[in-house]
Amino acid sequence: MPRKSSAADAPLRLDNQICFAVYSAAHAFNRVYKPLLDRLGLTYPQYLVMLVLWERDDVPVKDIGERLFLDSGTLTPLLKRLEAAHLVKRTRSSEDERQVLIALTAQGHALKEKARSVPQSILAASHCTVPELVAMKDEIVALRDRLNAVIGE
Amino acid sequence: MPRKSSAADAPLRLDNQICFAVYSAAHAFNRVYKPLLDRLGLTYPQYLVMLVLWERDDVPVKDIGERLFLDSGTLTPLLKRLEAAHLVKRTRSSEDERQVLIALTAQGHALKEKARSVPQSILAASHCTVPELVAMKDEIVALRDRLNAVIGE
DNA sequence: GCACATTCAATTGCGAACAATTAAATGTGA
DNA sequence: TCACATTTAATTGTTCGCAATTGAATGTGC
Repeated sequence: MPRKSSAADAPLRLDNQICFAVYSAAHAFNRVYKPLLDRLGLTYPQYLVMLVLWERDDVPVKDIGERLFLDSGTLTPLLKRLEAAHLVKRTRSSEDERQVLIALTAQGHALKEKARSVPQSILAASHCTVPELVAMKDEIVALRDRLNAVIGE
Repeated sequence: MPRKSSAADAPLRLDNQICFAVYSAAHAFNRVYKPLLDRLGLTYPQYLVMLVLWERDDVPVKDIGERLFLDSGTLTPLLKRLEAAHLVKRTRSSEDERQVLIALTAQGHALKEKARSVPQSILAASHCTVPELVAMKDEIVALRDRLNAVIGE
């Protein structure tokens, strides 16, 4: 017996899922970023870590993780790759030997200048105005924060 | 010389990146889905594939890939895991031997009933109304489609 | 009919992402 | 002080996600 589409199935239809909209948009962003970041020698998650470090240097792994919602299982190998690329240095904190502090190298600082053109390219690809993007961003962040609040409960 | 924060750095600040909003929201969704999908024995990408198949059965891998924006490098092993879990069957098409058709097993069909409670739980976790979520979804899909259009150019 | 291009899935290799565990350093209470 | 909990990275194992390649099947232009 062939199942016919029913109103009861609407909640399970792919195109009704906001999670899939977000999931597929994240992948679309990644694909747009790829050629831009290739020129910097970075992957997208590595770019995010560099954004954090360009704001503030010499921070423990944990701080980066809290900022990006990532744990050491993701960050440790990623940071080792950035170190291998001579963009960061990893040193144990002398005050607290548990912490590993991540500092930019000269190359890491210098890369910031090459990265300045990236946001502009993304803006162009989005075909949106800045106020539109800011409004969307704020909505998405608000949703994300509500979801993260549910996880902790 | 300590770098001080400047207006010129605004485009590179993490909190100004819509891509990071989307990226981190996708991960937040994943974490909310995880306990719900664990009960179904599915990962989130596997759940997406099942959503596609619950809409229409007996489709080639390529169709699933176009629907989810995923390629065979991702789907082939994922579908093999779904087959190992007795949720789908993979058979070469007789009309076109290049295609592999994915069909739901009885268990695969049955899982749909257990999945019906998932969207309701996600809605609750979002603390949004349905119209709000629909509006956000439509905006995000529109942005995604514009980004994907740029890639193909 | 035959060389050639195209399509489709599978494979390989690398980089995330995360759960779960481990180990070392630090903090706390009796 | 000393047993115990907590914090912090690192590690291991599984699953995505994608680029690049392979190989088989199909389509095409002459």
